[in-house]
Amino acid sequence: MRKKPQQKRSKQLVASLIDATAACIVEHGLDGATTPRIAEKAGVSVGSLYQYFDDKEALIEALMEKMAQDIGNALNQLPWDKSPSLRDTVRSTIQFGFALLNSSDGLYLELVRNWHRLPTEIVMNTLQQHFMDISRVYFLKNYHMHQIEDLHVRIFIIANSTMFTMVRFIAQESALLSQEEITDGLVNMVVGYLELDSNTEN
Amino acid sequence: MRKKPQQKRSKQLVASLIDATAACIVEHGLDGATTPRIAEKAGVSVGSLYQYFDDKEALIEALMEKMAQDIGNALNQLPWDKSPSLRDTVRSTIQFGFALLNSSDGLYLELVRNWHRLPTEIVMNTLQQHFMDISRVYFLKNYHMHQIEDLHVRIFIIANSTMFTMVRFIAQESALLSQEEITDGLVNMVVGYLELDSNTEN
Amino acid sequence: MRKKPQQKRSKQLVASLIDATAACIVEHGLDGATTPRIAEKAGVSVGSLYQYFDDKEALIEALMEKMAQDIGNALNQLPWDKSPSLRDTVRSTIQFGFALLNSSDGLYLELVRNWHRLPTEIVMNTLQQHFMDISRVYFLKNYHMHQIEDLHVRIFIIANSTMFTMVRFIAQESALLSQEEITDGLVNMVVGYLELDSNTEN
Amino acid sequence: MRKKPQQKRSKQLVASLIDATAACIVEHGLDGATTPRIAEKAGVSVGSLYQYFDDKEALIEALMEKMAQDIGNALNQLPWDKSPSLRDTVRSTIQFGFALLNSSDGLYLELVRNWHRLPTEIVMNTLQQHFMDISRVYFLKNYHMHQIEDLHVRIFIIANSTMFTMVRFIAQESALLSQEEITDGLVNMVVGYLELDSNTEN
DNA sequence: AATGAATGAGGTTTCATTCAT
DNA sequence: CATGAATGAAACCTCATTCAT
Repeated sequence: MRKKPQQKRSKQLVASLIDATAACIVEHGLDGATTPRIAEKAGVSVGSLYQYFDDKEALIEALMEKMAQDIGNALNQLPWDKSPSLRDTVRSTIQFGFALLNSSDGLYLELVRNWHRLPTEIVMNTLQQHFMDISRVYFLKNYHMHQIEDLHVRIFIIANSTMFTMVRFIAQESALLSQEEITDGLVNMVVGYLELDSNTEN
Repeated sequence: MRKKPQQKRSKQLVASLIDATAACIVEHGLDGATTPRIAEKAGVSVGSLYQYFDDKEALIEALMEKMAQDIGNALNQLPWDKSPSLRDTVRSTIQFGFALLNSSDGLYLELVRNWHRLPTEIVMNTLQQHFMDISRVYFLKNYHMHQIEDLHVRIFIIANSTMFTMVRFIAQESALLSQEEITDGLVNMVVGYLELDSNTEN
Repeated sequence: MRKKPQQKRSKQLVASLIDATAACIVEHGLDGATTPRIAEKAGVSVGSLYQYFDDKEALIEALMEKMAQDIGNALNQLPWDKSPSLRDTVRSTIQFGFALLNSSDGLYLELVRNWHRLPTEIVMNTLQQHFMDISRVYFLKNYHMHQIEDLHVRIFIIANSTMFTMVRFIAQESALLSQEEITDGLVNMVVGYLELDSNTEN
Repeated sequence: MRKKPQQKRSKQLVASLIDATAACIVEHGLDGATTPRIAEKAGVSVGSLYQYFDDKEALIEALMEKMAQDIGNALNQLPWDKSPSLRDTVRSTIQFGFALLNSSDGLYLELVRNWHRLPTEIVMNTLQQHFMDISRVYFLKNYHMHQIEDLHVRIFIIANSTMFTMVRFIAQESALLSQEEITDGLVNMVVGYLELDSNTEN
């Protein structure tokens, strides 16, 4: 960020620029989110945009950071404490994922679709860290297992598998598959995989 | 496609344009594959390109079609007939996937990364159809199950999960995960999921 | 140059773009020679400019090369062969320099003024090489000296001294000095310096 | 200048803005010395800059004036009074010039490089006046010549010749010429020229 | 007086597409 | 049919200057 916002107004502008970026992505897609459009949507001139962000890239990064925070917050709101079954936990998480992808007029959907062109490490780290944490707690509490050896591998696989499968499902629009079916399928797959004893199979 | 090439020369031209497209994507990335560059690489003028393809889009579509065919062919070369275990079959398929993604100097990797910006239905359908077929045969032969009710759901989930997990793995480059670990993990997950009795769990 | 001009028309365009650059520099100064203006003056679109030149920089470089050639040609037209005195040779060269700087509506003047922001090596090399050659010939013929030890130093000093003094004279516009006075002074200085025996003084 | 600073604080501000300008030129080059950067470096707001200077131009002018003063002062510090030989005087002056150009982290070098884009009359006048003065004194004292007719021409030529030759030497960086060689050459040329009897040659 | 957020014209560059030859 | 020169809208970004606070 080129200039640290020192006045209230500045902070608002920074926020509104990030929001405008999100809005443009929703409205015109990632490639259609051009600096002139973003500035216009935020109600300022292009120059102002560049007072607060070095780059278009920096703007996008800020959006990703905001996303990571929002997602982190939302995840923490979920009722993990009630210690439900693994199955239920996984199901709620997936449902949460679907809700997220369908929220904000498809903003998250478009962002995940363009995953590799975006600085997504921040978000991915947030997600993986979160899943690592609840997984560890879960296994400790319920199975008295202190550690699943390859937990990081499983989390990586599960996070990516579910995320992109959901995105692909939403994107394809055909009526051949229902969201319920996908959810059930993912739950089954994930639970099955997580409950595998890591020593049984090679 | 503006005109169906009916003469030998035309077909060669079309093919070489598609190849040039692939080469440009490999060399400069999807965004760097511009029409002038493609034409140059194919050794023809831009004008000629537009004689055979309405659009850049049409050109890309043709490339995707060719890819679908190539992948289909490659898949059919794999030795499904020897009826190995499910686990072995899945493992070979995933290894095949990794090989594919790493082949052609990263062409497939770049394409999968940009999945949603490309007309990928053709490829995805090919893949899903293929997996459907071998799965059906497999289950029939080995488990005497005539049909797994939700096979299409499972295939959809598995295909997307494995594909994008592999891509994400290749893309991230960190040494925290090895390709073997990912392969093993995916195999475990997929086999576990496929062997689930569809009536057991909801 | 991005594309080698293969047709007659292209070569003309390249030439006219270089000319337009010169014209813009004359009209608006080096900083005012913008790509839109150049394209417009050449009667083409900006796009065309970039078909033939990678960069604005490349365009400027082409102009400098043309200058170097023109100057080289002009220098070769001068009647060196008549073996006049050193003084006369120097005087004609300086007069030639003044003529050059005042020609083309001040193009050369503006270019020399912006010397350090331009890729002037080409031009400078041309000039220095030329002066080296005629100096060597001159001293050989007239003084039977095979080599003045520090000739390259002398040429460097003389070339820069005369060139920038002339430019500064033209630029300052005051009536306190006449071009004749400057010419005489430069001639005296240069001849005196060239005729110095390199071993006399340290 | 919009307003003459009559209070201490104002004078300090003006001075610090000028210093900041110099610092920015050193750090980012003449083109990189933007008004926001200058204001920031001076620790004030852009608005304040424009309270004390009408223009960026005015700011630069002020810098040039300060430079002229500084150079004048420095020149006056030099030990002209010890009446050494002309050769030694010239040599020290040129060495002084090199020292100046290499001082202040290259500030003077950058300014001389951009000579014609800057309001340099003030500086040039200072220099010429200075050289005129010491030359007159010198010739009077040593040669009992009351006046060299064309002294102003000689000074003009010498000042410009040496200054730009030195700058060009520093700028070119090639190892073909050493600073000593250039210094010796310039000394020889200048001394030779100054000692010329103005009536001998035409 | 001082601030610094805001401006916006204008700069360089790209690229899918057309059309005269 | 083939060519490739030409287009031009539109992208990103900069910076001297103003003006409401």
